[in-house]
Amino acid sequence: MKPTINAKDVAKLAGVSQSSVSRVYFEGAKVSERTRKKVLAAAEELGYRPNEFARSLITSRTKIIGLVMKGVENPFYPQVLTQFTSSFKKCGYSVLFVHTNNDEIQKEDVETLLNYNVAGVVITDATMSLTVAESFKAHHIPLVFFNRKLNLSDFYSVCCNNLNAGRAIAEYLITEGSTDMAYISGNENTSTSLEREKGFGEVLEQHNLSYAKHISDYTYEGGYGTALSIIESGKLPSAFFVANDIMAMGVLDALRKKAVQVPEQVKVIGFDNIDMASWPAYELTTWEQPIEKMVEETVNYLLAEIAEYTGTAKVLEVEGTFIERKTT
Amino acid sequence: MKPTINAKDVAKLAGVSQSSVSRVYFEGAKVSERTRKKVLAAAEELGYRPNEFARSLITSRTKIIGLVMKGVENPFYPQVLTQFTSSFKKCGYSVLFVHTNNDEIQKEDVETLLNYNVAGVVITDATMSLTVAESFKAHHIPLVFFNRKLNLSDFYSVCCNNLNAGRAIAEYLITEGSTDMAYISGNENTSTSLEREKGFGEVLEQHNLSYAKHISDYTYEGGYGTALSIIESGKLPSAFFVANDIMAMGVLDALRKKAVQVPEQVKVIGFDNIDMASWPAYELTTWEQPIEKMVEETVNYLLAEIAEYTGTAKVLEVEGTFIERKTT
DNA sequence: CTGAAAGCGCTTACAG
DNA sequence: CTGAAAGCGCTTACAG
Repeated sequence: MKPTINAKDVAKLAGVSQSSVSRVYFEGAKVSERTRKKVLAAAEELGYRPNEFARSLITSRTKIIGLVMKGVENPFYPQVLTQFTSSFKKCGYSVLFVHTNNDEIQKEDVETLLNYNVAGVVITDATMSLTVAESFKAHHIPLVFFNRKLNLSDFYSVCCNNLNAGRAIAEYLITEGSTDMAYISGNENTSTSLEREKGFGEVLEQHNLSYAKHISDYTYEGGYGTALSIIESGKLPSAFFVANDIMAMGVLDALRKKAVQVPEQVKVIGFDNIDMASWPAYELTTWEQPIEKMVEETVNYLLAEIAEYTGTAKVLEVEGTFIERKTT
Repeated sequence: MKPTINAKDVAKLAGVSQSSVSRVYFEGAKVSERTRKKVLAAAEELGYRPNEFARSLITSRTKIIGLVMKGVENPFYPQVLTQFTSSFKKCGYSVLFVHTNNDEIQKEDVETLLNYNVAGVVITDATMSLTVAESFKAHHIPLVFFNRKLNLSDFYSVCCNNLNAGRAIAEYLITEGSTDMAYISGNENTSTSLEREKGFGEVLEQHNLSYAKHISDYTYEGGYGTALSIIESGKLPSAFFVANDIMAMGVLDALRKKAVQVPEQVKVIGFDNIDMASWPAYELTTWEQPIEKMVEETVNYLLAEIAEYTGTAKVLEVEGTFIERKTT
């Protein structure tokens, strides 16, 4: 195996001290142009790359961000993942990927993140126990909950403004003449589903309208099954607000199966604006989550906290956009 | 900030040497049960966790696997990603996630992997230049190409047996009475698309049948557009073999749009068996890639190579399964 | 601006 | 089995 070559080797070849080599690779350190050139030439010749581990050991800082994801099966998340990865890459950070099936991030995953002394953590769609959260705080590791609000805690959280989205959707449907509507929820304990419903319900109430609520689970199968049983019960509303797109597709497929005309007999509105929403088979009216903006805000906050830890708690809500297609 | 506590602190509290603390956490090292207990108690009390960076620095080994993915937008890949993550987690490895848009993995990404001295690398759906590949070889970092064969090189590669799959699909369609068939390819330069076609074409030739070939790109939009233009040209075959499911869905939607009956007028077969293939809107007949098995083989190989580097080159092909649904 | 030296937190021969 | 000591490859005061 090619022996790993280190700063000392480069120093020798360049005829400078090891400290100087280090300075060339350490941002912010001062080196003369002359020295820099000699070092870079020698490094190039030897194929030198600074060892990240030695670096992290001495600075007790890393260029690694822990990204914890739940529910990667929703087509919304691959987008989120790639955007985070490329945003962080631009700033010189790498992504340690952690996948969890559980609603709450697990102890062993937290240990991994702590062992690698990650510079920051993004948690999408999951929550964590207070104990665990505190342990990040104790280490001054900044943390963002992405697309999830924690009720109990004082953490930074970046979401789409779900409340406003729910309101806007209600107003749109009312304007379009719907009077009996239904909400198909995601998992009941998620802040996203609750807030979308809250905004929706608020506006309906202002207009003295009520709505049926059907609890589902943010999956295609859930949307399909829920819609099917509604159709079979004979209580079809004139419009569905569905908590995410993938469920809305299930709903549309159930309606298609039962030959219910969309939007003539029933309107359907989703949430997320995933790629598939624009497919000719669906042409789903939906609410676009501004992923790019959300990711940007998350990254900015994390970088600022990495530079200087404050532990600021805040819920940052980014406004989304209504996308009208053919299901309304 | 909570000062990081190290092995020395634990040693002091436990009344043993720092070496002994280290031995407790180093697998394979010998410590008496008595010492172990004292150390673990002290560690628990202080909240000690060994520093991975110091560890990696001294052993020049890491517990990090670099996972390079291309084309995460295909619903096939989230599955692959989560399976890899959980498989590696079981063996104590963490995943450094790298996303690339380019067909060939880029220099900066390679640098990242080398800087972190990853224990092994999995590359899905992308290729790499020979230079880059050699640089992994020089460092004795084992590498697996997942779902991709490299023609030029001597690397380990884990794929579905695409050739056999193509053959089986051709045989099935012939048995079902199709005589004029079409192949809708993925990106032309990918081994997966080429081999699926090769197996397919081989069997047709044996039966003195030919097929039309339409070059597409592994995306929904590609499948949709390709099918649309075929329909409009009036040269509809009696069966389509489509190089992956997501394109096949585009094909089905195009057929639906043009009111072409499936499977009565035309049969459609996809590849991958992604979740959506079983959706009621599609019910796509397809070829299941044995992801679980493929991931397992990849992980096993990597672990073996990490334990003892041999640099074995091989193409491991795992057999898939035909899944018959309603599009044939 | 540059170099010699200390030290980050571990593992690992080497004695005992 | 255990401890003292060297050393992994860096960064960073400290002098000069």
